[in-house]
Amino acid sequence: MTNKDICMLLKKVVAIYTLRGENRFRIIAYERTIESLEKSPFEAKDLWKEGRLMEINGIGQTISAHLDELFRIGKVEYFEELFSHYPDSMFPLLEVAGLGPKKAYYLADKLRLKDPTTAIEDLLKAAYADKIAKLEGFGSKSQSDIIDALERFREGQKKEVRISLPLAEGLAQKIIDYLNECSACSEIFPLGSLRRQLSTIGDIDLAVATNKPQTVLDWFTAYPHKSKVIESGPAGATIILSGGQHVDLRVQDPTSFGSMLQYFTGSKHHNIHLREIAIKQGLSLSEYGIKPINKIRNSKSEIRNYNDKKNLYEFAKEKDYYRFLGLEWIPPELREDNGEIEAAKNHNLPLLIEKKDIKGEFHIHTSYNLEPSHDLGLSDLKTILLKADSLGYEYIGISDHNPSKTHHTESEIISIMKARKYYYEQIKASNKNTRVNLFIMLETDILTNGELALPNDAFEYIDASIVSIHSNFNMNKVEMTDRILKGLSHPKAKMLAHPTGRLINKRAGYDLDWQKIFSFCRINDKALEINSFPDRLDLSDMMVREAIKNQVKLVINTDSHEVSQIDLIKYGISVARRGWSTKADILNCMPYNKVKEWLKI
DNA sequence: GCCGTTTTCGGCCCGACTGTTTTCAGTCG
Repeated sequence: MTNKDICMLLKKVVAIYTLRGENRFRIIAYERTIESLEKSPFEAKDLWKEGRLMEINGIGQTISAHLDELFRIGKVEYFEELFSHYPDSMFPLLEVAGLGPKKAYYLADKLRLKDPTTAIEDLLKAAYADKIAKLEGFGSKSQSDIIDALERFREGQKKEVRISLPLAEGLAQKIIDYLNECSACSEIFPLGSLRRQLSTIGDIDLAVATNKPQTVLDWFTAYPHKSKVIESGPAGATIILSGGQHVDLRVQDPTSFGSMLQYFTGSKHHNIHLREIAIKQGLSLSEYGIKPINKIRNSKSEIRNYNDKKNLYEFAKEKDYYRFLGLEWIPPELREDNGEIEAAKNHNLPLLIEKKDIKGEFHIHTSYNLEPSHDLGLSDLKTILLKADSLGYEYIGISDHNPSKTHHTESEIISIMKARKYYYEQIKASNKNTRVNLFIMLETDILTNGELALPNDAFEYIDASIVSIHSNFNMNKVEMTDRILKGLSHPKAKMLAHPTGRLINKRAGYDLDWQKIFSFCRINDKALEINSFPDRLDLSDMMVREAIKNQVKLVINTDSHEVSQIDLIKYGISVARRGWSTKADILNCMPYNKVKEWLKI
């Protein structure tokens, strides 16, 4: 019973409550639990075993009792009773864009959809047979919209198509370039999850400051690479790109653009929390500005941005919007309602790490062929040193994969490692024009039994090692934790690369006993990697925050196999920022001498 | 159903857009 399973179950409860017109705050309570579970780096079942279920944001007495029953006997009687009154076939329909609980139920009921496994196909057949348009509350337009949505769903595009951050940035940039050709756009910003730098992006959100909203919207909806305009009104429009991604654009007057930035950056729960705080101050928040409730201007009326006509304080700058509420400006990466609002109020927001704080990195593969166990890099050391120099780095660590154990004897591996060290030293010595210092390292596999895939005598030829898992991912939590801790115990093993092994949208990654890992790393001076590669971004943002709470050092590496990938470090930095990292938390913000000391060289 | 630096009871965010409606319900962010 994983968090994902629980969320599926709770979503059914939400659908039924919505259908029944249940108290909306009860529904919101379930939605909050779902949101928390989806974001949580920990499995609820693990927390339950430790009696910590109620530590999850949004879980109180009632829901924790339900989950307790679920974990004990595999089902919740109360939920089962609830579900028994509704057709199973309505739930798959909820995944289709435009269908919510009421329509899904109504369609499943009226069209007598019986089998949940074929509900989508059955609904599509009914639509083509013109059966939907005849139903009360539906018409021919909604029928054809449903057909469109179902066809897209069949192509694998659910309500949520999440794409990688770099891909989303690329798509957004193309649209921004296109919008820039329209003279009515005075400012264009990517907002939403893009601005918050989430690891994966659902919709692409853009906002434009303009005095001619309709001109901008007409220009936007005429975007040549769209496949469809979903909606379009005076405040904004939504299109679907040919690849299936949704793009939302909002327009706003420049005098209120700060309010729009705040609103459209989200997250949803950050905004909800902010609005709750505002209500207590007698204020109501929206994308247009801040409105005094009961039309009474408050003592802050000396502020010049008050629009008498609209009874609204308007904000051109986002910073002023937060300040008006008595808060420091909150970096977008923190806006997840995880305590950032309280920190902004108490003036103890973390000073987040920035690109300029990075002084080097340790996980770069070169093209030097040491007949490795895994893939070789494509760029040579000289090229990499020049690149590092251009970035102003003080040092880099080269961490090729260890020589293959299956193709070499121990003594062969030792001579390979010796030759490699000599080769790198020669290259470094012949590159007098770079100031970049070199650490000769290795990415060493942790074998199934926890031993490192390098003979002990070969460690002499490296300064330090990154260790990682590249085989046998299916071990259970206890075994995998032991395996990793054993691997990390070697005195030269200083960093654990891509600690969970996850590949976004491809592989979930293995489970670890994090308390054990954290305390081992803290006590033995080992660092956990934030791998910047967009498919990995591992550790994840939430785990980064946990690691920091546990006083574990982190290191942001790129795992570059080609020189241009060194620039991907920006994505690792984003993860670190989302995990509340300051430069003090990150190993490669330390200057060369300190790093050398830390590596015990 | 949750929650507390105004509360253990009485609150709980704000708005846009669409289709099918004669004033609104459903869905979405």
